[in-house]
Amino acid sequence: MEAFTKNVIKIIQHIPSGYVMTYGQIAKVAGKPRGARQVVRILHSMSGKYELPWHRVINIKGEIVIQDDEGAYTQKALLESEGICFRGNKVLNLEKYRYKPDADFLEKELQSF
DNA sequence: CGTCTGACGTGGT
DNA sequence: TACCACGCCAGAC
Repeated sequence: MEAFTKNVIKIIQHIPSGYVMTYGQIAKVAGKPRGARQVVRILHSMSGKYELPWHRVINIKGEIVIQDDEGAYTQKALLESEGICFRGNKVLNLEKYRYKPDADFLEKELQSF
């Protein structure tokens, strides 16, 4: 498996309850500043094979953008249960809930390439 | 091979 | 704030 893919999985698993990250932010931290769409792809292919808090990943506007209605409802419910408030499908105070991995984690857990 | 497609992001209006 | 056009890039076909 590619280093980038491993990094993405580790980063998502590292997001604490009650926090979120954006697709682009994860891609950047994992080593591909323009890899947001790859993060999307990885989520699609891996969400069933690993224990991933996929619901904590949203777009840069703070919106839930899942196509499937039931999936979107599930994601919103999970985030609300962790204390995050919404207006429609949009997270309020995205910057307040945005998780920023610390340098120590990045250095020890992620593969550089 | 070329083309199309996204659970995206940025910049312009 | 909202919408649009465009850049992006790996898979599917």
